[in-house]
Amino acid sequence: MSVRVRYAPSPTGLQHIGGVRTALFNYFYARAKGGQFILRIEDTDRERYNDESLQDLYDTLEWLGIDWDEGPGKGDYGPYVQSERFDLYQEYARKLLDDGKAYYCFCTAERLDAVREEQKKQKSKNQGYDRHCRDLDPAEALKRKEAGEPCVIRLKVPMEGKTTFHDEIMGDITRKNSDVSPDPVIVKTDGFPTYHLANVIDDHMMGITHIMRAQEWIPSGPLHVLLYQAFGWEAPRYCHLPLVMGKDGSKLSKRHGATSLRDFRLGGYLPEAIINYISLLGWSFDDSREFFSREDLEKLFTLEKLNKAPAVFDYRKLEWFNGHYIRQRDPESLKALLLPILQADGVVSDPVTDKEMAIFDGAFPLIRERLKLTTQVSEMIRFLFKEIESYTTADAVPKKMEASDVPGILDSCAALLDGFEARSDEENEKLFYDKAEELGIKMGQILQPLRVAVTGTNISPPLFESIRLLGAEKSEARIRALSEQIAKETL
RNA sequence: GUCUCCAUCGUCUAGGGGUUAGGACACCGGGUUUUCAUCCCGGCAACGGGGGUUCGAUUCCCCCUGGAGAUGCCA
Repeated sequence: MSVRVRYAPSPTGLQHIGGVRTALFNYFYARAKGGQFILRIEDTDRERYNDESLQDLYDTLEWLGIDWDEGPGKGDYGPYVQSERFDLYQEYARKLLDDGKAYYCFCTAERLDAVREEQKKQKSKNQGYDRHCRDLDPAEALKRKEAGEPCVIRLKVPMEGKTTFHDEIMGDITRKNSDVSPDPVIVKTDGFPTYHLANVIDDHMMGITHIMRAQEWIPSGPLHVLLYQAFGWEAPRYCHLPLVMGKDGSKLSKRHGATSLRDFRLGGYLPEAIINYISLLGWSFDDSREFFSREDLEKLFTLEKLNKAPAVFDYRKLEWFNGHYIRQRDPESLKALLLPILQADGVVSDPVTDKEMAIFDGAFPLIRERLKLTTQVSEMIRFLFKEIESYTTADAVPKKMEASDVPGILDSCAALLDGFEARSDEENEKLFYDKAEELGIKMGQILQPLRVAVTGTNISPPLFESIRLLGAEKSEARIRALSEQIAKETL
């Protein structure tokens, strides 16, 4: 039988690392096995649902290059949006009711709160619903419901015995039925199913063969198996993925830093870096390989190499991958990524002028090696397009020298700018080297103030190329300006 | 509290009854270099504890400890 897996997010927030990891693994597994990857929208929580989250889901999958074989608007098992399957859930809930495997519950939120409160106070071993309505006469309950009394439907979880399910990573997991959540709600007051019901019905109806989801779902595994049994269906295979944690060891969340894919996208990360890094969170290939393209993973992904232990998300390693993939990009595609950033930051105009484009083209090879995030481009080459707003003069003072030494160096260098562009880099280098010797200082000591003058900072792309791109005339003006400023300050 | 799961360098991980316990990030040195970065070389650094089983356990079993997750009319 062909593998059918799904990613079933609920559009109640932005797509985050954990969800995307689940999506990716399901997708890779489907591809590696020649099966189907299904996208299903679980929008049964009408209160938290919002359109932007749904749009964000589509944007994210598109950005990552993940397409689905079946999903909204595509495939034969639809609809793939749970809110459009409302009647189906009603039908199956009724079936459970008729079979005496579920019951109406009229308990109010207030009563439930009170029960919980009391259990907490008494440190009772039994937590959760007290099964108050479990033994209501079904005919009587139906009458109350039809009279309009608000109610939910709860599953009758067996009070004895135990339930086992097999997990591809963890092995068999067994739980006493008395430890399973006592009679969870399967249909809410508003008539919508809860996750448990909708999920089980859909996975069965859509012919899902493997459920790959995060380990936080392990506790509801037995519950779901009980539901399959109640319907007389065979449960799919389970595969619970290790959780993604933050630095402090708790489940990754906003307080650990960026977690939404939108943050990463806007923050200058490349999809190939994200995919590569995320795929190594709880999965490995062998003892040394670390670079994987999406295409590689579509071939190589296996359940066997999945890990059990949770993984801490390391922003620094992601950044390292990102730098690697920036350098890996072909020049034209990288430029196409960088230009809009420069425009958005007001470094170049929109549309870009020919002159700006020429400078950008010249600067490109210099910054390519230096970028870790695409968004760093503006800061890195702003000095080529905009005047320097202010100098931090201390940056211009080389080690073991005084600020008062600097204007002299700058002035004698300014003189060398004459004819700079006509000379080769080697010739210029020799010229500055000789000047340094003449002044009795090191090359570095001469170049540092110069660098600050021309680029505005002592960390910059290579100086001579920068001068060439900026133009010798402008460079000289900046050198003289800084010289004057320091001279004034050291008076 | 209860239930369940997990446990190799700081982090991601490989490995598995006998290994100098391997790789990567980070960090620290060194080289290339006009700064930074890239690149190259080198270094630091781990089997949580206690019992078994065994000729031999980091590896298998048990206990402890630690961590996490779940305990919702959220998924």
